[in-house]
Amino acid sequence: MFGYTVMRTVTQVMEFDPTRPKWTQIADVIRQRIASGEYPVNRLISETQLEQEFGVARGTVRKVKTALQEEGLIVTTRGMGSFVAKR
Amino acid sequence: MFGYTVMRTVTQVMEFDPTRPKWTQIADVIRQRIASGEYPVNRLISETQLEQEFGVARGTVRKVKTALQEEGLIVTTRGMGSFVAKR
DNA sequence: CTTTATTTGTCCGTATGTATG
DNA sequence: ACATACATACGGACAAATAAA
Repeated sequence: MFGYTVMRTVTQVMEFDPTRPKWTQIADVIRQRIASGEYPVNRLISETQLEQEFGVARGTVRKVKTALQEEGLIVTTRGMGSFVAKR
Repeated sequence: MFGYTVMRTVTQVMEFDPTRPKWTQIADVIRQRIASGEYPVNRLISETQLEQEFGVARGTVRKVKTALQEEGLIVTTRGMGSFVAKR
């Protein structure tokens, strides 16, 4: 008896490989999420969200986004955000 | 004679401690105002108002608000504003 | 119903300073 | 010297939600 429930808050933090730039590793993760369907078409990918999730600065996030834009994986509209592109 | 009245407009500007980020100092002020009751529950705290009062850019104000939101001190709704939360 | 104003959300570009590899 | 990365800060633009006229 005296059963109880422990609410454990696990903050999932990305493990970075110190031998490669963070922005390339984050880009890899996003690519994988798009490929797997975890991020469906038109899903919003916002800068602040990425900053918080990966615990990096804006400049780093923007590097990720620039790369994904050039690959055509995301489409960005000012005032709206960045979204997973249709393939 | 020839008495007259001078209307002197004194613009009260916050004095910032250059050794600490502006946004933390502004957040301190807001927290204090909420605690003291100067900002009662449901009082609107708008971004433009804070910009003008403290003479800072919007991004700085938004950082303050993000912090206060995470602390549960204010509740924000797009199109309406940020309000002092019920405790 | 339409228009306007207010307010927040998001993105863009830039800049300074610090620190590390 | 250079690239990466963080933190702070400014100012601007456009989009979307809400409320008021």
